[in-house]
Amino acid sequence: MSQVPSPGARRIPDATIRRLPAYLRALERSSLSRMTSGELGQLTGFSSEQVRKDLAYFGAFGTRGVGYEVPALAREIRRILGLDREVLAVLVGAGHLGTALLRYSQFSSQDVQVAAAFDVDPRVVGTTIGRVVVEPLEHLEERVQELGARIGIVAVPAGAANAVGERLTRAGVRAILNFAPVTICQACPEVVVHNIDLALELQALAYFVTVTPDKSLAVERDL
Amino acid sequence: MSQVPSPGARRIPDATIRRLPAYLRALERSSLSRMTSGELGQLTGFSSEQVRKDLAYFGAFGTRGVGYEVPALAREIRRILGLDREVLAVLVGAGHLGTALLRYSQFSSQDVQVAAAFDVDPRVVGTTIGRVVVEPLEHLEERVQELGARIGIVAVPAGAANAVGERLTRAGVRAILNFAPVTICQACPEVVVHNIDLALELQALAYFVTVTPDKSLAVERDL
DNA sequence: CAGTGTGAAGTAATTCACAGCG
DNA sequence: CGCTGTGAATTACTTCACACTG
Repeated sequence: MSQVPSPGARRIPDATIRRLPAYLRALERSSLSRMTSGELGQLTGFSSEQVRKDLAYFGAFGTRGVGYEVPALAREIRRILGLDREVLAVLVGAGHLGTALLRYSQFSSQDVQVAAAFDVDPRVVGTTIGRVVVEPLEHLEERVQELGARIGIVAVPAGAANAVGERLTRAGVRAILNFAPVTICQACPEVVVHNIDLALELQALAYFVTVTPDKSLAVERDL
Repeated sequence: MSQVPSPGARRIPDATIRRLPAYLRALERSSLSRMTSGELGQLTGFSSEQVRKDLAYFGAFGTRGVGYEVPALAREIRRILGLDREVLAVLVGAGHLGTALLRYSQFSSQDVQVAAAFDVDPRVVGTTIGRVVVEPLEHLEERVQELGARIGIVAVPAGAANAVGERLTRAGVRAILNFAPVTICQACPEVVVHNIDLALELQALAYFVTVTPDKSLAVERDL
């Protein structure tokens, strides 16, 4: 549903792309020099076949009978995800959630750097949160272009989210992580939007606590 | 993958459950008294057939040729999700992220109430964040049982997350929303774990900004 | 006759099963 | 021999197409 079925290159399942960062993290944390698909699956919660199939979409990185070289595979995954180049993001909305994201060191890693933050509130503009100084919202377009930022993070109230999404898109952002509880950029086919909707997530969990009164085999699921 | 294939009741796709809260929100926000599946789909970003099929798993709530009664359908969905009863959650970890979640009013709605919060840091224990007073971590089991809380929210550092997850599970929680960047409760089949991993989400977006240099039709996707 | 409800068809993702290779 | 890589089988999910009904 996501990529053009361009001839030549096989289309990569979306689900595969979402698992790659988990594999990468497990590899980076490991002190082993080699790992089998079974071990990598164990660490990430996926089956060994799943791991092998995901990786096989991009090439043959393993050694039969042995497994995968940890540093080499990590490098490959970083390349596949585009993390071998610098990837810059900007965050809009330095409220409670935006502030928490900026302070969460894991979030702005060396892989994807949150390089600027914006807010409308003059009381937070100018303050330093994490590694960035909050700038006024008017600077958004100028700074996105200046930085060459390709990812936008929307952490503004619902009413402002769509306008912010469209401004980010027009400024050149190609992907948006949206925390606002509304659909944004419905009319922007050139940008990929992933939504993280915390309230919806909680409500979905309510279903599982009511519907699972017996010992039915419950399951771990991501995102 | 989620429910026991119990005879009689058709198994509900997991994807359906995750869309129901979005439908519910759209219905609750609307001032219309009736809505068609097309309108509801427009508001939530899904197709009309998808909406109809999702709802049809649980019964025939619409009127042919007309659509759905908004308040009645909202009530049905709330019942399906188990939101017609009080659903209580507890949050563990009142750091930056936990604090942001507690202050985010949408997160603790009348539907799912975050009724208690815990932390190890004596400096935050006793402070009021949002509507709750932060309690010492030792109170966790006692308070979960006392409240009858069935959902746990894990917002502690990676190193502490698995232990917290297991304590929540042993205390009686049936579902966990995990924000820690680690796999938790692998050995707890009786609890449903949903993971929200902010860093992985950003890394996955990196793929879409590199792989979409042409005007391939990009797509909005949830969670 | 407009829009629901639903089998059937189609598509996507996962799991199986095993050949192939180091 | 063990583990990878991969077609084939299976399962899950979505879209189509249309009968049905208020």
